[in-house]
Amino acid sequence: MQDGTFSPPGHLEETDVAAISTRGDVFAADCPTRRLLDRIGDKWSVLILLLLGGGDLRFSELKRRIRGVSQKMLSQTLRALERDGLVHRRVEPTVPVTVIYSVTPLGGELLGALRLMIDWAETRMPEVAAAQGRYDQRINLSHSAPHAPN
Amino acid sequence: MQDGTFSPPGHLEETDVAAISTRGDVFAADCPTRRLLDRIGDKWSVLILLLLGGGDLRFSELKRRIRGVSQKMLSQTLRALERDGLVHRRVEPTVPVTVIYSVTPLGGELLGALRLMIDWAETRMPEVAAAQGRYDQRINLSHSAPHAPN
DNA sequence: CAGCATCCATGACGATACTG
DNA sequence: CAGTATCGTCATGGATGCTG
Repeated sequence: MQDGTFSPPGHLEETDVAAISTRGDVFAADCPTRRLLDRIGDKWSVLILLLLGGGDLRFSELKRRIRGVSQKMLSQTLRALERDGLVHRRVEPTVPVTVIYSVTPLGGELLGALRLMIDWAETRMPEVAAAQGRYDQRINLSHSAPHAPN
Repeated sequence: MQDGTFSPPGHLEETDVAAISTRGDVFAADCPTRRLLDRIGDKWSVLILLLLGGGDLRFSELKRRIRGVSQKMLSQTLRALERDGLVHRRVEPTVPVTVIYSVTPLGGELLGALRLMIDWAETRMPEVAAAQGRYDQRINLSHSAPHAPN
């Protein structure tokens, strides 16, 4: 999702990485995992999917609800999601036009998987924050007392 | 995860977005979801977690298996994962040193959630690719025949 | 209302060189 | 072996202005 245009394939170096998980080849040849992350790993995709998961919304509604998103990024991200078949765009021929965005069945599937990750984030981020605190503490200590702890 | 240093809090605009999913507030105040995505949405974190999920590995092993990663990014990403408490770093005092990376219990939890998403990617990415093809087709058609379809 | 086009700042990432 | 430091590049994404 670069600025404006779409990248056809994108570069991807060979990651050998065979037989990682309990199943067969996890990303093997062209690594679908990386492809997916390139898509939904951006700043707004998951937020939009999540929001649309709660019901269809219009462009301006989305813009209002996801405060902080520029309409450039909203538009751009929606287009990418539409292109990927995760979000459907329906144009109501009113005047001025009304555009309704909804999650496709395919997008709904992904959303289901994402929600597990999101739930984990909700419950476990405090522990992550705590771990960060401990880490930074250790770093600071080892920096302020490099040789003699006096 | 910027270049070298760590960002303390990072800017985040208020996303109102209350009561999206079936549960309570999904990202509300400081949006743990975005925090998580900022962490694992990068180019290598998930790959590393996945790889370590298959067993503990040394730095050079990781570097070998994830072909395409620079040792700067590998080191940087591992440090971020360690700081977040998702990966553990154990130093074997041999000579020269041996460093073993492993997934922590917390990281293992996340990995479980991630695998669902990864499995979805593995099985559904072909459909995403197909959707992309259809979309691009539509675009090209509407560009080459703007007014009169002859 | 629902966008697209353009400009520009930041920062993610890769390449390279050096270290305990 | 397992890193750190520095530099350059290019993409991500915000701000602004215009359109059907």
